[in-house]
Amino acid sequence: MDIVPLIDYMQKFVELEPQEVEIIQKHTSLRNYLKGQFVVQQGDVCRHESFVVEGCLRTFYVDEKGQEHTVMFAIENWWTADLGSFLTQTPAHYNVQCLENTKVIQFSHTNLENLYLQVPKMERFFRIILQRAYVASERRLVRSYSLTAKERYLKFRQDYPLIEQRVPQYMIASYLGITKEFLSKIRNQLILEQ
Amino acid sequence: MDIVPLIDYMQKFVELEPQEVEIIQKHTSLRNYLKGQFVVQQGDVCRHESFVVEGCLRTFYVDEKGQEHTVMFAIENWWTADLGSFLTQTPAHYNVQCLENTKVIQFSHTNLENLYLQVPKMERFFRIILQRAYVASERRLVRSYSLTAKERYLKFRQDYPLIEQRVPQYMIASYLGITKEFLSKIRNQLILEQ
DNA sequence: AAAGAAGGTTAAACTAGTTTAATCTAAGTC
DNA sequence: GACTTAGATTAAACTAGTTTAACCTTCTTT
Repeated sequence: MDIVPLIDYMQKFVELEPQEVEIIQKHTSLRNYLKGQFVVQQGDVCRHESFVVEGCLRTFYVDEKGQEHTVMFAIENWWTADLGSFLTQTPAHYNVQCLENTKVIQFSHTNLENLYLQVPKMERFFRIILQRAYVASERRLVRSYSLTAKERYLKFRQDYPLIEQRVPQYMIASYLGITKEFLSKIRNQLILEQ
Repeated sequence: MDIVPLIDYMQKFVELEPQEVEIIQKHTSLRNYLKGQFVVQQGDVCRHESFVVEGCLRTFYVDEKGQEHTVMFAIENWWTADLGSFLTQTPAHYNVQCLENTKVIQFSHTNLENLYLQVPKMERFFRIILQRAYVASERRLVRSYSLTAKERYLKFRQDYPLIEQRVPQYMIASYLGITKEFLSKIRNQLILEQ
């Protein structure tokens, strides 16, 4: 059974009966992507919500001036999608690209809506997941206003040491809302300080 | 029945049976606050999630340097709380203060957990509400990085014309992540442009 | 009507972070 | 082993937004 990592993850939040696990399995699909491939492309409708089994992805947005803004990273046991696009099945604002070869478990929109009806516990599960996601997003917003770039970088390193190792610096810079040149300067300062 | 505004709002997302409405009523309480009063104070545990029936509130955070950062505003038909604090029943990072005399419908933490068990539709309801809140929060974050202060201000005016009328400018400035002086400058520019 | 509060404006000096552009490094690939 | 390509660094000139400080406006209170 290939959805074991997802079920293990879900069991942390809700208790699932064997028959529920079976229904969940019928409503998901597995997919492998190569490094560089896109799970979602800006302008297309986001067809799936993906649970990362293995690999690393980046969600980013290219603005009118052509600048890239990294919205989030996702590694093992994280969820990724352009949620706004997925929920309303309208064109995506964001791109989701694999930074490594990546294995995901996916829910299509109709399958997920169906699953909510057949396994009401899924409502509870996603309610809990979304609460956490919302709180995290709000905290990040507050930090973006109340901390300097250097403080945000230190916080990022502390919160996501595993991600820092796996992604290029210019993506971290755009996640922090600064240029790669300025991140480079900050890093240099930090080395000199010690 | 005093929870009519809440029920009307909920019916937009889920269909409620009369007996469910009754259970919901038993798990909520009504409360009136005067202008200036605090619904949540930084450092205290946030005991309630509040649905605004009438009035206007601001969620803000005072950082170590003593600076205020406005996290959100809430008016009629919005929800407010320090959700992170409410969910984990740990000290709040934020203050929620009434900017006008305000009437809310509140769920305590235990009542809400109870209600989830008695009326499973509540899970669905909050799942949907949280999806929207998360998407909105993510969009605001992207804007904070990709737009200039002036662009953010114009967007705010466009998105929340009702709020703009009701709250002082220095709070809008801190919501936009800029100083009141700079907002004043932007407003002056906008007048000159026309 | 005088006196505070609370909010808003203006302007000069300043700084955190950007822009531009050149150089460096390392890894793949022909 | 030379040649792209992708990423990282450095530094000088610049700018969006901050800081400080003084002043203005309006409403509330007495």
